[in-house]
Amino acid sequence: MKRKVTLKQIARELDVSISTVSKSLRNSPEISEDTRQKVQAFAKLYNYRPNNIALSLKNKKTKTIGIIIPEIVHHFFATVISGIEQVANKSGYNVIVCLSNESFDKEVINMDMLANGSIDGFIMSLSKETQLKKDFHHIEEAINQGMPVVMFDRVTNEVLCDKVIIDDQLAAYEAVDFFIDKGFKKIALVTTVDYVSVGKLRTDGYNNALTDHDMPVNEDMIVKIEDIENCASKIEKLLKDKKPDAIFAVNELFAVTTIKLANKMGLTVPDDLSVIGFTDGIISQFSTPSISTISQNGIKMGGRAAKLLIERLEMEEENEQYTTELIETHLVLRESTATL
Amino acid sequence: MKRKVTLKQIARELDVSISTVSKSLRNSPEISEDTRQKVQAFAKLYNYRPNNIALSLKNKKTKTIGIIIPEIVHHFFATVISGIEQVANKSGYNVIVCLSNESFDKEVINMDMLANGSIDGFIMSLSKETQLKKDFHHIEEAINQGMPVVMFDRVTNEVLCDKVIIDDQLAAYEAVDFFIDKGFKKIALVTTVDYVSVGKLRTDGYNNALTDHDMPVNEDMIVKIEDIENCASKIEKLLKDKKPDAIFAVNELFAVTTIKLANKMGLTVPDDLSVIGFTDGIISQFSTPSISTISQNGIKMGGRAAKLLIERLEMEEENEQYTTELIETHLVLRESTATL
DNA sequence: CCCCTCTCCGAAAACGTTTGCGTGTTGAAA
DNA sequence: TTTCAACACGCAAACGTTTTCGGAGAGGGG
Repeated sequence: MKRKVTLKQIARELDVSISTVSKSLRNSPEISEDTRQKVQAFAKLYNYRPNNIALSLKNKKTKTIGIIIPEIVHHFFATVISGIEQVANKSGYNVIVCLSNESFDKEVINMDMLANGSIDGFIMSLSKETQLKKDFHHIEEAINQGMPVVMFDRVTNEVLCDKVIIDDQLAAYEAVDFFIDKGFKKIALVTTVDYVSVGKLRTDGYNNALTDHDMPVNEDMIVKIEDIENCASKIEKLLKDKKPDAIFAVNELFAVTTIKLANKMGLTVPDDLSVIGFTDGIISQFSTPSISTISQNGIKMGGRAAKLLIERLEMEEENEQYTTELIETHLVLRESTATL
Repeated sequence: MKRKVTLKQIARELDVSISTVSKSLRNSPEISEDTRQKVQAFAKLYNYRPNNIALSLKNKKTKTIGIIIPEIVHHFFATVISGIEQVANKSGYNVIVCLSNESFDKEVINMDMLANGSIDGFIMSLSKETQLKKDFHHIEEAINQGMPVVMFDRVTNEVLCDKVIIDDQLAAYEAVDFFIDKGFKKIALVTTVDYVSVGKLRTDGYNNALTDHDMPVNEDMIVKIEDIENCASKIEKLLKDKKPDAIFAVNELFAVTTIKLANKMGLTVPDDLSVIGFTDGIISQFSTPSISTISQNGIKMGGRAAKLLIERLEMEEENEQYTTELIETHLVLRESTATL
């Protein structure tokens, strides 16, 4: 086993100083052609690579981005990571991924671990618990110490930083507007509890669309789900009691669950019930019927977030101006909506 | 913006030496109670945290694990990462994720980037291209330089290192055996091209199961898919020409695609055709009908891989003995298989 | 012969830690 | 009063880089 070779070893071997070796490898004109060749040949032979950690320490830059997300087994978050990784890699950055598992404490711990020099900046999406507690001191702290943060998807207004989001409210509005336009009358909503920021916004969009078209907003047509495991009864109740002809669900899982329950009750989608979901993931594409959905491009979202972060990292002077980028969404029509 | 505080700054502020500060914070008995208290109070006030990079350089340990996988948007890989992250975190390790996108070159580049001090060891799954080229020099090199590697799922016999896999062949065998046991006669296989190691093994399992039960292995009953985008015609041809009553697909995507195509041809699953897939992911769970599948627990797989790696990292003496762990699989029966 | 200018290279600091060892001060024992 | 241990602290090296500065030696012009 040949251990990694260092400048010092090369220097000793070739009987020159460390600085000479370093300069030779970086093609400094200070060094004679002769020495340079010799050093470079030797370095190549022994496959010398500068030690990243030493460079990080010296340059006070790690060329690494920390990502903190609630879950990685969600297709959407996976696509975001993929997007981040793509543009980060192009600029020579690596990504280090931490999962909060929707827990506030783990989010704090993870940020603490990474904030002490391991990374140059954060890209993150808030955990549910953090959104519930509205405690963002760990994020403020990071920013205060000069570590840039870019938030995406699940963001908060209480922290000043770059953000990448979709217009959740508008997207939901458009979905409901589509239903109304097609003549659906009893449009129900399956959404999250209100403290989940994106859920709340999508709920608002639903409400606004109805209101704008002078349709009543009936709380009985709205199901707010806290826990996906135990939501069946609520949704079944909605389907039985209210007999909606259209349902807007604020995520894939709610959409597919609703469809499965409807099937079990003898309803067929889309004949008896049309469904539009949110997030164009695996489920929407491959379930039967395939599900109409609001597509939010995670790759693009991650890419933009990475771009924002890297730009800020490589800026000369500090910029107190923060931007919020909107990623466009669009309605993808599939089999779960009746054409009427 | 208050920058991160260092030992040096505390030392200057308190008019003591750096070593005194360091020792105070680590509760060295060398330091008087008085000074210790003073330093610790000050450190707490200014929220001192040791710089990870400096520690890494000094200790020659980064407490970071590098993960290299072909894709992150595959549910299976996402679960593996999740599993790795869980046990890594428990031992104080972080994970840094790189995607090869099934490209040999990117796999090499990523390993190169990380191997120069950024991480303590690798956990990886081979890219398709790497498996095709059978070029593993980059992995050998890492191992030779004393950087432990643990491979999972897509592994190769040509590299000596710890591995975590499932018994692909046995699992496939059991699926086909199940079909045979239930009385199916025309059992087809939808698989990958042979250079994908797991695909090959599962194909072998299919063949063996048939042979062991004295059933003919008919090449016409086997479809090998190179590219998921353009596989429709092949599968349709199989369904039309051979009219199989059961199909074993070596992954989720093949299974769901087959079912969709069957539906389009007027066949209903499971009445006309039973299907068993591989990998218990989102698709299998949520598609309609839900798909019977061989479940391979990605969380557990990642956890074991992390455990193996960390154990090796924290071993005193080097151990040339490598282990290959088998993760058990089991057949999950759902709606896509007829009970007969 | 002297001085100046190149050319080429090495010493050292810096990044932030930890730690073995040396040293000065105190107090007590002899 | 001398001696010695114990205590409390600082120095410096080490991890692997990069880079500034200074210096030695050679060569040329006056």
